[in-house]
Amino acid sequence: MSTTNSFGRSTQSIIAKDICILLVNDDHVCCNIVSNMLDHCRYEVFTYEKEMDALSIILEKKDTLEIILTNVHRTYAKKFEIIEHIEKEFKLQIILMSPDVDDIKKVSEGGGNGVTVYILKSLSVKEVNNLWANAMAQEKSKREISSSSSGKSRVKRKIETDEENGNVEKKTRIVWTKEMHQKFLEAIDQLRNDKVVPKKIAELMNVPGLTRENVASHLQKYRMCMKRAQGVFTSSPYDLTDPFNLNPSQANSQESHWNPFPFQIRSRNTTPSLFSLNFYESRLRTFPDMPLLSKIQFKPDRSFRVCGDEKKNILLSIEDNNNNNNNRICSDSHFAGFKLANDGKSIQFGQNGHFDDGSVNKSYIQQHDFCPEMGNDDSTLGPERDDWMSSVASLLGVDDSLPSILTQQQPPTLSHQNKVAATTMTQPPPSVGLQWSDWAEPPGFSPQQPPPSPPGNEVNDNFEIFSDFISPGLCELGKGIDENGVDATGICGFDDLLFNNQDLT
DNA sequence: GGTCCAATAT
DNA sequence: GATATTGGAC
Repeated sequence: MSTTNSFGRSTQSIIAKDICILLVNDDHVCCNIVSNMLDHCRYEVFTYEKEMDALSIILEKKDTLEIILTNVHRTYAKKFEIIEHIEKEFKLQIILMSPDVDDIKKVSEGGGNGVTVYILKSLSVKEVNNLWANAMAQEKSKREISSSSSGKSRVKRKIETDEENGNVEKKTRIVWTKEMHQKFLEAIDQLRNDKVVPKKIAELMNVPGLTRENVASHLQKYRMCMKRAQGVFTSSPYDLTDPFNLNPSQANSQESHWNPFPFQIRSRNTTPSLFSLNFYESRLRTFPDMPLLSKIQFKPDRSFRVCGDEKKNILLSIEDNNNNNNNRICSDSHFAGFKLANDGKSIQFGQNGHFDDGSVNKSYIQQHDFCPEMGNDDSTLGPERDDWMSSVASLLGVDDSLPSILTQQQPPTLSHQNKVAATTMTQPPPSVGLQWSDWAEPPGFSPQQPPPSPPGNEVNDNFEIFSDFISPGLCELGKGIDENGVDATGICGFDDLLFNNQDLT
């Protein structure tokens, strides 16, 4: 070990009084920058010959070490062993750099093994300062005591020096990895009741080195993607009637007034489609209590209706295949719907209904990626994915030239619950993932007995779907008792509603 | 002066 | 195409 700032070695550790950055790097520009910082900040420098030596330094300095900074190129495998070890043992931030965006993508798609930030190209002085300041802040909150003022002022002084010198460095180009994007989405989700602005997102994400500008740029892309994704739902060749009530000739008509739907769309007379049931059947096969899904079938000519709202949510009524006597109101009816999810990159698909084993009213909800621009490619699903895509394409009435909107999926975060059981038993519903009740029980569905409001300030966004679809006056139609004498109030009134509105379609 | 946001540049 | 930068608006 040495205390000089000679940067001839390929791996070095830089340790300051308040913060320690382990630099595993042979990028000479980066080293020069850090060297420059050393001059200002009196770092101690530790060099070592082998990467395993870095581990011993970390072990020795684990109480002060904050950031691991390393290049990604060449010896991937070995470095990741170490990085993974560091992440598991010491819970340190790991920052990976590469001059090549493809390198970074390759690594991040491979899981990253605990890497928290990826940085393209060499570090700039500002970047290092950002990282440093961030680590300082974390360290400060960790200690929860003062005595950190000296370090903070030192960061400030450094930045001011840069500005005095007019040292305007080009910003490091960041790479939005899967993990960072996930944080981004979580931040947006947390802000759903608040104003979603770059600053707040950046704060919530709490990623070292990530600036408000970075987030603003990503947010801009996110919103564009969201807009495009929503447009897909209205670009289908369905017969749209008075979308958004923009037709002035109908704006004041009695019909459009009482019609609860902003618009209705009717399926074309295409060949009967199984929609995505092939997909679901294969997907749900691993869940033994769900075999009945295969008995639901769409028959586009008469047996299902598709409705949408101004938010481009789609709801379908489905008729049980074993009850296909006619098109009338049917207590065994099912429904399914899909909507653009809050993350802007997926759709939520749900269905529920009575099944002909007479026992339960089962509910399912799944979420699938469909906006590749904001997601990550998962093409491991093979034929299932194609089934899903083609069936949705068929439903939407678009052909195979369907834009790549429905080509991507993520492993299903599927949750399911037996609604009857959930209301009659004390056993709480599964807490993981989306709950069907989020989707299926709009407020005001039973006007006399409104469902309890969600705890805290949580908002059930899925309420919107059914409050859009079902007018308050018609909600009562959904009431019923199943053959076990259990109140089967659900969403089954939807068929009645469609039936009543049939002449409007 | 800070922030947002859409347009524009790289 | 993805991200950074710019410039007007608030």
